[in-house]
Amino acid sequence: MGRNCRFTAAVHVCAVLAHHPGEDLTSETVAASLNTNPVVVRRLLAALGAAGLVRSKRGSAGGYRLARAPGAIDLAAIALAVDDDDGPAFAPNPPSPVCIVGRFIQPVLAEFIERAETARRAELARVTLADVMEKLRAEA
Amino acid sequence: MGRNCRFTAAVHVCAVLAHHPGEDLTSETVAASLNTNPVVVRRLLAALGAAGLVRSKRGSAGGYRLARAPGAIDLAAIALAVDDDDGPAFAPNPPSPVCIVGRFIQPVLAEFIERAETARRAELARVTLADVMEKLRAEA
DNA sequence: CTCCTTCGTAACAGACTAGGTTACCAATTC
DNA sequence: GAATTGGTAACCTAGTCTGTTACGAAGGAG
Repeated sequence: MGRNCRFTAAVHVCAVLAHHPGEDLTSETVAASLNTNPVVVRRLLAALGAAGLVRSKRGSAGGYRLARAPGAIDLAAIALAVDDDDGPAFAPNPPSPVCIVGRFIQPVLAEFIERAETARRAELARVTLADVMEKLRAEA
Repeated sequence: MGRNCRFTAAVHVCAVLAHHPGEDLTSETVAASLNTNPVVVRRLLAALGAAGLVRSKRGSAGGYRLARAPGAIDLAAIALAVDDDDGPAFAPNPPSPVCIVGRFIQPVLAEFIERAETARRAELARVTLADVMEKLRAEA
C-alpha cells in the first residue's frame, strides 16, 4: 500500500466529522463510512487527537468531534499528525565509506529531499478541511 | 523502509557513475559503494536504462555509464524512472458510497495530493546530478 | 451504586512489500 | 570457443500494515 494511505484515510475521517458539526460520532459510525474496522479508525483518531485536531469523549453518548473549525485545519497538519515523518529513508545497509560518493551522499541528498518535501507540505498547507468539504459538496 | 529508499539508492548509483566519466563500471563495482548485492544494483540500473538515463554494455569489459552529461539529468527524472508512480494510494477497501463523504472523497483528495506531488517534483527537477556532485566534492 | 456504552491499547494473525540471494540465459569481447 | 558481464526469473526472509479479538478505563443512565 502506498504511503499516502494513512493520510487519505485520516482526511476521510476528518471530513466525516466535519460533515456532522456539533455531534459526537462513535468510531463505529466513522468506520462504516471508511468501510473498515472501528479499531483502525480509533488508531487514526488517537494520532489526530495527540495533534490536537480532534477531541474524544468516553462513555455513553461519547465519540469524536473536531477540535477546531474546518477552516482552521489544513491538510499538512493532518499529514503531520498521521505520517510519522522520520526524514528521508535510505537503504538498510550503510554505504561504503571508502568512496567519496558513499561517504557523503546521504546528507547531501537529505538536504535536497527535505527541500522537496517542504514544497509538498507547503502545498498541502494551502488546503483546509473547509476547502475539502466545499469541493465535496460541489461534486454532489 | 520509507518510500524514498529506491530513489536515494538510484541517485547514489548515478553519482558513482558520474564520478567515473567515460568508464564502464560493472554492477559489482557499483554494488560495492552501495554495500549491497550486484543484482539489486542491476535492477535499479535496468529502470534507469529504460528511462534513457544510463547505457549498458554486455560482455567482457562491459558495464554501465551515464547516457547524458550530469548537468542534463535532474533528480525528478531519476525519481520518475525508479518510483513507479501509481498516483495517490487509498485504503484497500473502497469507501461506503452511502455518505457524500465516502462517495467523493477520493477524487477530491487525489486532485489536492497531485498538486502537492507536482510541487515536490518541481523542486526535485531544479537539482541536477551535477549539482549533487558539486555538493559532494564540497563536503570532502 | 451498578450497568452499559464507548474510547484506549495491547496482542496476534494474515497479506503484502521489498531487499537479498541464487541460478541461468544472452550478449559481447578476447 | 572460453571467459566475462548484463538481464531476469524464482525464491527466501524480514519488516510493515491492516484487520481482528480482547480487555481495561472512563463516563453517563437508570
